[in-house]
Amino acid sequence: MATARGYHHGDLRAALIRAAADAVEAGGPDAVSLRELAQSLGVSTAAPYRHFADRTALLNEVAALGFADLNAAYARAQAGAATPQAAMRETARAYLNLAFGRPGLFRLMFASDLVGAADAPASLLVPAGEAWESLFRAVAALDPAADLATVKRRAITGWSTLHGFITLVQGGRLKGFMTEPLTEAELLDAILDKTLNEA
Amino acid sequence: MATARGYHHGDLRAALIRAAADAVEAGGPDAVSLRELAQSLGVSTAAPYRHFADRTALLNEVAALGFADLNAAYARAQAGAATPQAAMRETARAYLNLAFGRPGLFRLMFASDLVGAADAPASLLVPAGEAWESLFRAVAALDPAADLATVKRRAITGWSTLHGFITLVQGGRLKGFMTEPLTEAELLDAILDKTLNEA
DNA sequence: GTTGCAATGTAAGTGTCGCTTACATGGAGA
DNA sequence: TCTCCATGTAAGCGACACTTACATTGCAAC
Repeated sequence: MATARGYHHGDLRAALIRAAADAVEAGGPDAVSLRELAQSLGVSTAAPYRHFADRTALLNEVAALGFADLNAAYARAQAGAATPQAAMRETARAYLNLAFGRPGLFRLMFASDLVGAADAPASLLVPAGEAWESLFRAVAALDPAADLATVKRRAITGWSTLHGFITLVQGGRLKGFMTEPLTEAELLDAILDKTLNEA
Repeated sequence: MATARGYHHGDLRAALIRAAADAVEAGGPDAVSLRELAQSLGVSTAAPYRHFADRTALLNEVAALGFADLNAAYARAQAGAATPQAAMRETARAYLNLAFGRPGLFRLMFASDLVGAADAPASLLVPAGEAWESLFRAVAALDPAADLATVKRRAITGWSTLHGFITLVQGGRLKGFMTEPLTEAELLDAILDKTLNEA
């Protein structure tokens, strides 16, 4: 991989994914331009289409890598926890870390239509589904006696609270409301407590 | 207004806002093309720029009308309720009605960057701020003894849960998870109960 | 009424975008 | 060594947001 760049690039596919991930992080999903990526990598504007059917296919790949990262973080969180409660808390923190640590990637994964698209490829749906199942298992472990519907309700409600908070904060909706007597960290703790204490 | 369309349109500005609102509802914020709107209204592609500085300015106007509608619905909900609990419940339902009844508009108002933008105009920020304050008042009325930070925390947490649930459902993230032993209606009730019962 | 002007329209053009088509190159296997 | 095919390029299409220079017209002052 990566020759001194003659006619052939060497590993254009991987380079495109890397560059696209950088662009997503810098300016969100809409900031990814195939022409721009191609130019920055020193290839023609048509070259990316040898590796990806269209812009969406490239973004799908970036999002899939994001879900792979998230799943790995979930696994670490749950493996290193002493109790189901600690595992749940660390799982939620992993989600928050991704959201606030790599907001561009998070938006691509959760705020775009990629996963919800009717023609979403398995390479994206599978890791996205694994993330949900991992979260579900963490909730189920909190209360082994709970039936399926209860666990689902708890998982969906908790996920909704976390996700909604992230979305509102990143959309700038809470500016000026979290400052005075209430910090973001306090809110996060309150939300985590609430998510945990409902079991 | 609205002559038989000679050289001048009559009320192009209002027609553009209406057409843009329809387009937003049909395909989301990204589906609005100024060229397309202009063509459908029978004017040149440059005409819209006599009334809106750019595409974002037009979308801001549509979103502002959406917030005006939401505020009116909030006011109705709170005026017609016998107790603070009922008022809160109806307020939340008004939010849900907008989200699921007019999802395209909802996405424009809450999932786009318009309100969060650094250069968002007052014509948008004012009604958006009113919506938040209306929600805040409804939460505060549930428990007059609660201090400011507590009310804020409850309002933000409850809003987050509602908003996150809507976002996840509309993003297709819960497909196949809400079907079997758990319907969407049950979940909504559970979420409303949870939002109410924390006071 | 006539006239002047500002509001509101148009035609044409710029630069960017995603994507396609036809052709060029060269590395890997027979 | 030769050939094939993956991978690259050049050129172009249509759509997009937006700009500029010019055309039309309703309205208000006279």
